[in-house]
Amino acid sequence: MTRPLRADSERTVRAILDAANRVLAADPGASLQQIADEAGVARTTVHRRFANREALMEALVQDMLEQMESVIDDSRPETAPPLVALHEMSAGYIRLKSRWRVGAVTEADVHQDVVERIKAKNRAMFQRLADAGVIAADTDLEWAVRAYFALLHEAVERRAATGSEPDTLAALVTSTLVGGLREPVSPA
Amino acid sequence: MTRPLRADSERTVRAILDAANRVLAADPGASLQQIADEAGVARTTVHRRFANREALMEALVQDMLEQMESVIDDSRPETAPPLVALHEMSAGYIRLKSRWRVGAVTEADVHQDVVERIKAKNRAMFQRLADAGVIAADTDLEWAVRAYFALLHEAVERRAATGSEPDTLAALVTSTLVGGLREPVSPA
DNA sequence: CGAAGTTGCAACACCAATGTAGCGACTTTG
DNA sequence: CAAAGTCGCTACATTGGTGTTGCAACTTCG
Repeated sequence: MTRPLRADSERTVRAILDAANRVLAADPGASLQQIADEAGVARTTVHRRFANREALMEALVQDMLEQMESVIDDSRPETAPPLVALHEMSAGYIRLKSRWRVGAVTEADVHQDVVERIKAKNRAMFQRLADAGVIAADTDLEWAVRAYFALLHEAVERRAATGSEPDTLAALVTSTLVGGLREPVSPA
Repeated sequence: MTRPLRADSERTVRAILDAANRVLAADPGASLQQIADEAGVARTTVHRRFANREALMEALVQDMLEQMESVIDDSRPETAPPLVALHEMSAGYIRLKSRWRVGAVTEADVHQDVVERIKAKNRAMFQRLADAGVIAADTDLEWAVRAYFALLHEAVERRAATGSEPDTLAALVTSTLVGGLREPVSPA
């Protein structure tokens, strides 16, 4: 719609979004000043790029959602064996360090389009898992997706705390989700 | 330590804490005004009872932790069969509608004592589950507890959305946690 | 009943965060 | 190289939340 940003602007915007992601994850009420500091940028520059705090938030959510979507696509959920795709997807999410919960973004937002796409893709992934017999055929897909993200979220926290490898944590999540705690953790 | 509160004061304090719990669950950055409104009380009264916002927070956390602890104790984790206790505990937590995740309160706080007790009790519960062979013997207890609360949290959200019975949701959580999605949901 | 304590209300001071504006210096782009 | 655009910085206006005080009306409790 608008013409592309100049190179330096684009760097700045990226720096701000990344900083905001980090800072707001730690404290959702953090000030724009804190975000600007983390981004190595003057506070006024943040205001130049994003009219409101709200505008920044929207852009941030949009950005995170897009990153999530590309994680999904990169895991080749349509072609790879379901369990492999699930593992790839988990590792990707964990690397993202995102503390956002897609499942929680239920509210009708400006982001409906992306959210709907992501939800559909997630649902499809679990549908494939069900079809392949990896999970029970009568699994409640809505619950499956929510449980999946809940576990992923814990895995991200654990990564921050222990510094485990994304792949290890992905295996843990997958194992817990599919087989429960009854079975010992086994690699994909 | 101090002499007991007068009857009306006690009512007020309870009203404020309950209101704060509701309001802050929806928006952690809510103002004291919003909390006062929800409690049906003047804002100045909130300040009279709690010197700071911080003091209110502390009292709130303390209160929530105590409620959690009594949920645990009510589930008779030492005497009841482990799976039954787990189910009881889950239903109790869901009823509490607590959006606080104990696992997340890692920071060294004024509440260490209660937090430590709760953590120990949770750990003990899962240890019993392991000893009874309900979950794998080599289960990482820390992970088990975190996964458990993550699923509980989702169950609470689901309750808000669908209005399911606490017992149904508890069964779902227990089943998912122990048996994973591979097996169909089965009653305790 | 009466003293002690509590509440609502109005008024006020204060501060941190937000948002705006202008200017000189620097960077990108054609 | 030059025009257009961007950034850092300083200064300022505004606002919403926080915390305080005083007083009249009401509640509790001995």
